[in-house]
Amino acid sequence: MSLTKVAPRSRAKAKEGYHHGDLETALLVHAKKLISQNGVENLSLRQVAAKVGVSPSAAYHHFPDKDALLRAAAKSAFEDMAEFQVASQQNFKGTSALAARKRFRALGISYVGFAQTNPHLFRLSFGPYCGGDEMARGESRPWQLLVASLDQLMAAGEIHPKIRPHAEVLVWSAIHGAATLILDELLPEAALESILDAIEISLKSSGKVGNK
Amino acid sequence: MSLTKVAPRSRAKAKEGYHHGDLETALLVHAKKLISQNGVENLSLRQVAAKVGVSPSAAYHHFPDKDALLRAAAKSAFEDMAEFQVASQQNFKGTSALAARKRFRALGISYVGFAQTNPHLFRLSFGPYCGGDEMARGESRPWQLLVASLDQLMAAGEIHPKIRPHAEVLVWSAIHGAATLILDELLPEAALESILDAIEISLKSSGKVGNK
DNA sequence: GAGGGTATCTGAACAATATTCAGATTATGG
DNA sequence: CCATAATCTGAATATTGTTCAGATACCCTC
Repeated sequence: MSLTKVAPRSRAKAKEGYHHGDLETALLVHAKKLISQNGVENLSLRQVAAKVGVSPSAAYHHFPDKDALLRAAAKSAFEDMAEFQVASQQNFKGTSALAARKRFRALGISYVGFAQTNPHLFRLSFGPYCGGDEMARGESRPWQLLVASLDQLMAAGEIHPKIRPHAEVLVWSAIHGAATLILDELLPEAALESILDAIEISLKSSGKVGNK
Repeated sequence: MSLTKVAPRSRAKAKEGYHHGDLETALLVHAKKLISQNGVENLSLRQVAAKVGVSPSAAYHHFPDKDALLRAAAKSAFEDMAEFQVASQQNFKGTSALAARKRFRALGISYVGFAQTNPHLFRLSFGPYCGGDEMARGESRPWQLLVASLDQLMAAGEIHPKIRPHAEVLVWSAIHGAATLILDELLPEAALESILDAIEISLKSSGKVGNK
């Protein structure tokens, strides 16, 4: 299932011959490539097989059906986003509160940036083909990145202790919602900055509001 | 395009005979019914036509292609959600700050509640078949409901004037993100309450946080 | 290093699908 | 009342997911 899996006999690069070498990852790579161009709803197994240069039925020796391939592609795309996010944070180092806040914002901006750069892959990662159990909360890279960033923000005194336990869900919800609504053209791209501001405010405040 | 469109010769109820009477809405209704059962990705035009009791090609006299039917269904489902939300607010009347806040929370809870009750329809409303221009921000019912609720909250003194302009995008993003992440089982259902609390805090505070 | 077993790939087949089109049927307007 | 337009049918086509028998290459054992 791993993308870096080594083919038997280490022939991962053999593109000629009856046996492909590493069809599983080749199918995944080309599936993602085609999806990022045309969207999941317009992807066919036969297209992927043709791109890889293999018979349509060959795929069934590596994935039980099309849905399994799509689920694997969704999981892979999810990790692509994590890489994209990691790269965006390299520019802001240090332990100061300002650096922590800049990294935090970069994390959110890169989340939405990935969605805008690869809309079809972003939509693939969530929705019907979302891994569910496998990439459950706590296990996924994006979630770990978020936890780490919030820990740094907390250490820098930018989060009120009382709401720290609820910080992850709030931030992820707001950023994810912004990303999808911007993709659907229901919100303008500029909305992201307002949302990030509001999140920072909410994180810093005490966590109690008027009587219910 | 309207759901309540009256058929020519007012024969909307005629189910017998060569002509159907109001095929367009019948297709929409049954499409939504099938989608809510099996999801968009498992819907076929022929299924819908069969349910309605009509030939597959008949649909092409009312929708240019399958995508057009799905887009119309998405738009219709979006308005279904608005109805669901309106119903949820009937229990909390009055102009007090407490009533306004209860209505506000009911609006968010019903948004997520609709997503959980009709996951397939909720996913249909957004994503690839989202109306885009037609149901652009400002025009859609859910957006209008949100604006109205925030106006009431503002009048009750529960929103700081400085962040009132950014309130809609923040709230919609956070609630929409929560709904989709809960659907994907990436967040627990209980996260919604934390998010609503955090939103209320953010709305009431002044809108400025430490130096950048 | 030779041979058998196994994993992998092909090619043909099948049912279901979206879409088109000629023709049949009904409604509508003059 | 009749002609024209709107609506529906039925058949046809190309593409799809999936299965399966058979061909091919790899790997392990002897």
